[in-house]
Amino acid sequence: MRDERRPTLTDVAERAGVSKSLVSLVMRDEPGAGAETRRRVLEAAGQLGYQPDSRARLLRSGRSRLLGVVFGIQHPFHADLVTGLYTAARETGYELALSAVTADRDEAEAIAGLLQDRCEALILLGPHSSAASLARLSGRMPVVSLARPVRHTGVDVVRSADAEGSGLAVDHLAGLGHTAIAHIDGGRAPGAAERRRGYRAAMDRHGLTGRILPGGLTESEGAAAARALLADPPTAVTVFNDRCATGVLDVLSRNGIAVPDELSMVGYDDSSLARLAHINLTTVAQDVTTMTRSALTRAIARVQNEPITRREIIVPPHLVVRGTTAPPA
Amino acid sequence: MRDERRPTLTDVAERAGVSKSLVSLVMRDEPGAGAETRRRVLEAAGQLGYQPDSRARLLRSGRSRLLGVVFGIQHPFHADLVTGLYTAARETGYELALSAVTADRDEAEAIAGLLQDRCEALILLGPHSSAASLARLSGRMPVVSLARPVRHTGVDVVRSADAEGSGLAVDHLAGLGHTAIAHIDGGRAPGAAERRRGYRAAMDRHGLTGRILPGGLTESEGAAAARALLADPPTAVTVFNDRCATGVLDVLSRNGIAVPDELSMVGYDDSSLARLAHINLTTVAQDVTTMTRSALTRAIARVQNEPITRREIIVPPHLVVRGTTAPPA
DNA sequence: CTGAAAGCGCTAACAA
DNA sequence: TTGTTAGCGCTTTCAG
Repeated sequence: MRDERRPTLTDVAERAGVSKSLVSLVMRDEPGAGAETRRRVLEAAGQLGYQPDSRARLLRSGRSRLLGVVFGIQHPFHADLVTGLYTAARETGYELALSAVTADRDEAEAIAGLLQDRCEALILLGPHSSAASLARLSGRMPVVSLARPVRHTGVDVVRSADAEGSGLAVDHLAGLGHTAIAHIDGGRAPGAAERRRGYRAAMDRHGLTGRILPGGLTESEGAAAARALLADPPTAVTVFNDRCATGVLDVLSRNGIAVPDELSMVGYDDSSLARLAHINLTTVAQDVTTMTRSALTRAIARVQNEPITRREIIVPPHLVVRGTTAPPA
Repeated sequence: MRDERRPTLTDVAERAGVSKSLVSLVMRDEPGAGAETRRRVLEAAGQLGYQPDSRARLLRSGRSRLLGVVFGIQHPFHADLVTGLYTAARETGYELALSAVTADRDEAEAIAGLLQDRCEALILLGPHSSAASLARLSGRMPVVSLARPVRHTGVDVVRSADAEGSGLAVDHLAGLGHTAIAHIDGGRAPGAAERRRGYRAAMDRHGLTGRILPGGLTESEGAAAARALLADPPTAVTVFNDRCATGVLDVLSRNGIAVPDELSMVGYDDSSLARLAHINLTTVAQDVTTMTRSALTRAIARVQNEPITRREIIVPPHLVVRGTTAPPA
């Protein structure tokens, strides 16, 4: 039963008693077919369970209408971004082709897979490739870097105003009365430099002395930083991202340091992690909806050769106050 | 510069001074071309930066050599499975097409996308669709359910021996001297029923009285269960999965209950979460490598119409002892 | 070992 | 409004 050939456009045409072109038009919802014909075609297609073959369709039309997305399968924030991209892709006429970076599959490999699928543009989530190789890639097709700045005029960038985001966190804590505010940074991770810079600037603005501890983007790096913090704890800390903050939280609670009573903490990303009731992390939210919509719009604009003015789209973040911040004791 | 047409097989043939068929053979590493010809073709292809168009190739050959994978983008364990699948797919001659289930994109939609791509088989990670709709699907193409049992003869299943896995956890705890061992379950999640059954059986075997608390597969469900536990804590607990266990851990440490000194805990999955230094969770490891390799092998076997004896492949789990279990105080 | 020719399923010109 | 025709880039017979 499984080996019956799939119905083709020709089958539908025969059954409906019309030509292939008519069927083609109807299936694509293009004008140029009479109401009665349209009905007959759809009926025939329905009876046969016809589904157009995208490969043939795209081969003929010379385009794939496919947007490649490279993401890190272990990154919770990338999960949020992919979710947003799928939503944004609805009704655009473009499909997403996902390609994951895993422990065993690097970015180059993930990109290579998409190239073979003839994607028309690439959206890379927090890409790690060098600016040079991204530049080379952008010579072949439009490339949008999402959530990581890239210093090359050929590559579009959509990202949060990370410096500003860090500033929001510091402002919030300073507003609560904190003066000893540390920052656990993200090392060389995408966005980390910006967030560090924003932290420093905001501390200066408030006339406070900053203190930056090396962190990273994973829980264990956060835990390590937290242990370093225990010797001489500040009253508040801003952390590179939520995942790292989770590690910090864990070490603090194991060492009997109450959050927020003894120590306030602000994360970054507003990932699903932060929203969990038992974590309930005050955090800087990247506007995922706007970011993903912008990335998609930009990719499509490039594909369609529309004129573009600003290469970088910078989306303002906002603070989400939850349960991990309070005035100092 | 971006608008140069991509080189085609014909371009390569012209440049190498041979016919299209030869180029085709050489590109596919098929026998039937002389060494010198082969060299010339590869040289020409290299110079032009030629990459075969998979659409055209597959259109012509009538097959897509594509295996569809449906996964939940918010599930850490699915991330591990996808990682394994990519690795297993190496050298098989098949490619993976990823389709994610998100908050805004359900399983049916994810599957529909893959159908249009003409995947030859589907691998569904912990699918939520009804047995009936999976059965219908399996009438069209081979379907492998990974990490969830499906009661239908048309659907292949690859999963852990979950009952046995729960047993391992209980045996370990009982071996340490625990007698008050509770289980926080996974409700209706894939595998939960099996794990519950295994827990009960093992408790019986040890002559112990069981206690099952409703949990779930997320951190917050774990946290809720943990709060229920606080009133009358056992000395040990086995938890449906690592993610849920993380939530439990968090509530315990916030309430000053030391793990493992006052309470031992065993998770399930050995997800990357469990391996984090600050969590360091004793857990039941599903053999991801074997599971993903089996799922892939099975899917390919079905595609190639090989005879198959056992519809279900059940992979034994094993215990990974880390830092959250110790003898009772 | 090599080449010529047919055609996968579809879309886009064009003609009717 | 409808049908006809010619390929998209590739693989696959089948001759040479």
